[in-house]
Amino acid sequence: MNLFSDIRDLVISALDSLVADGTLPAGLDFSAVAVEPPRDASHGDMATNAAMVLAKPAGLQPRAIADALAGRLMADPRVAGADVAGPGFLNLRLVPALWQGLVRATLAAGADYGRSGMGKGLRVNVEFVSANPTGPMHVGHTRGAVFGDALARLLAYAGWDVTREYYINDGGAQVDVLARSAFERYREANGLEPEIREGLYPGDYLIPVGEALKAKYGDSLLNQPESVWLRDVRDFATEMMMAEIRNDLKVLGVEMDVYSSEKALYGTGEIEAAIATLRDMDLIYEGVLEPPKGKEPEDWEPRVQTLFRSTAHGDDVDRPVQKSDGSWTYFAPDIAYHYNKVKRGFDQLIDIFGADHGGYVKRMKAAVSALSGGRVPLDIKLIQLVKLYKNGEPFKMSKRAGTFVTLRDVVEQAGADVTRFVMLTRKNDAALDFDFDKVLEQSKDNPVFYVQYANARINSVLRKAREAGIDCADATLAAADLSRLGHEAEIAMAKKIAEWPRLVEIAARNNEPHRVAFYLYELASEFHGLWNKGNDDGALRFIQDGDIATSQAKIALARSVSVVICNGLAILGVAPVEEMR
RNA sequence: GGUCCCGUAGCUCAACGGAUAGAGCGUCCCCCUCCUAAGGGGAAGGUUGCAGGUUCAAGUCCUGCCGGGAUCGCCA
Repeated sequence: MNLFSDIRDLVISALDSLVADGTLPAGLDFSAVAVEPPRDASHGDMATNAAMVLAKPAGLQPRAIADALAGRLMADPRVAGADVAGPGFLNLRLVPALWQGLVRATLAAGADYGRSGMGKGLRVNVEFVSANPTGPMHVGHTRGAVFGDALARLLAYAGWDVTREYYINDGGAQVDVLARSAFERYREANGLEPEIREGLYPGDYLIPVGEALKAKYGDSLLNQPESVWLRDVRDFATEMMMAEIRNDLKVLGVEMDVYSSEKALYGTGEIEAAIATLRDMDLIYEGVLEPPKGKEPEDWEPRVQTLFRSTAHGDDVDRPVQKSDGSWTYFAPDIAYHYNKVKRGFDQLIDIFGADHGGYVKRMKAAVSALSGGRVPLDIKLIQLVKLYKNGEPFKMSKRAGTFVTLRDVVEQAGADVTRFVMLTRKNDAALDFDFDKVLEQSKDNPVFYVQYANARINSVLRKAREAGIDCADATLAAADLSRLGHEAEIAMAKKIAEWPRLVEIAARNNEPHRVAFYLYELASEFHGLWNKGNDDGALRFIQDGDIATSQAKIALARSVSVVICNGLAILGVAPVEEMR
């Protein structure tokens, strides 16, 4: 049930009838006609821009269209008033029964209230995290993981067929470095002094890997040359790191559908095939790149490289796919991997990158555009940095000083639910401050608490009501006499609830799950306000002594707020609480 | 220098191209014999970095500047 789309349908059919009787010319495009909540409540319940949008193409004054439209809309029993205002807005007032009915519908739909079919079952692949398997996940990865997972949940709720995917970067030089670093820890486990040379990973987290290597190989690798052990140690260490990462994701409440391996692309011919496909399109050539303008590197030398003509698909310069020794650059397997996703039949691709990979966006889009013939859109969301604070003081991360903050650290201190919610209280492309003390604060400037507190209050009402012998089952509440919800503040609450399905669609259309978090804050604010009005006006208290029917109507309203909070939190991957402790 | 992101109240940030740009914090004033005051109401606070353009309508889209960040051929 989406009241806004219902009323938009009504507006469109009214416009159709105006076309039918010749008031409006035929052939108008109604796609820009919108029905939305007005900024100011005094403007009514819903507003439509129809008259302004259609004035020019129809060759009529906005006023004339609005007046005619108002006449048609007034004939509908749901519409109580239709006034032209401002430059041509048509402000609609709707009958109270509509909002009361919405409460009933919310309770009846429960977890499905707000679910949308706008995705039409299209298959979308959301690739996120994709952290290198060379160490534990840190705070930056955490934000990307939370964002990607929430986006996946949002899109699924809005009717897409979603696949969550992790691309394991296990094919490049960095996993060789991992192997050499782990080998030193293996020597350490055998009682030798490790030599953590410059360029190796110094972290303690490799000590258990060294011990596990010893358990498997004893001392048999100690005096062997790298050529003998590199491959095995690399695979072993990578597997252990991935196990760690999978566990970190689990702790955070993130589950992937597919793990794809870069390494697995090598030797299968997939990379060669992808490049060959591009070559057939005349998008691969041998050439020399111009040096970057203005900032020429010291060691710049013109050299012939194998280049992808990404400029043919919107990039600024062509990009190399092969190193001078003939091996692939990191870009080549990425092309093959995205080609693989296209060939698996996805209708849309979404990549979630750290903001430091922003320079990679155009070439990746160019590759997907070329390899899918422009059929598959790729949206890339960049995740900005997380700045850590403790007591308002910046908390510097440093591997050397041992203050490297991992995902595990954050979740252990703040909890998965708080971490997830806070990570979604900023747009993805804005930097995020994460203060270990503030996120646990129980006050209204902490949005997690504020929303949870609203839900706890609602459940408190339900407990009290049940103690008083009032039946609070959803089915009973939905059958209550909701016409008793007549107060302005109660109707305002219902209107906020009515915005939820619309909000889901807006958030999904823009791939912006943070909108859900902000909406929940607004919803909670409306509820806290209503709660406090009960202090001033006893008629607004949810439980009315001696009047079960009225109590049930008011409790139905409160319960429907809780339904929406729970549905919203589910999209964020946060568990609602029923009682504050 | 090229590219991308950001610039909105003193601070931290919202606003699918819609009306008088909204919240929280901070400042000031109010509200608990009553379901959790862990909350609520009100006041003050703005040339949405600057200048043009498109549009019935621009914080939002386009162009050019200014400021901050990221990034820039064999690292992923």
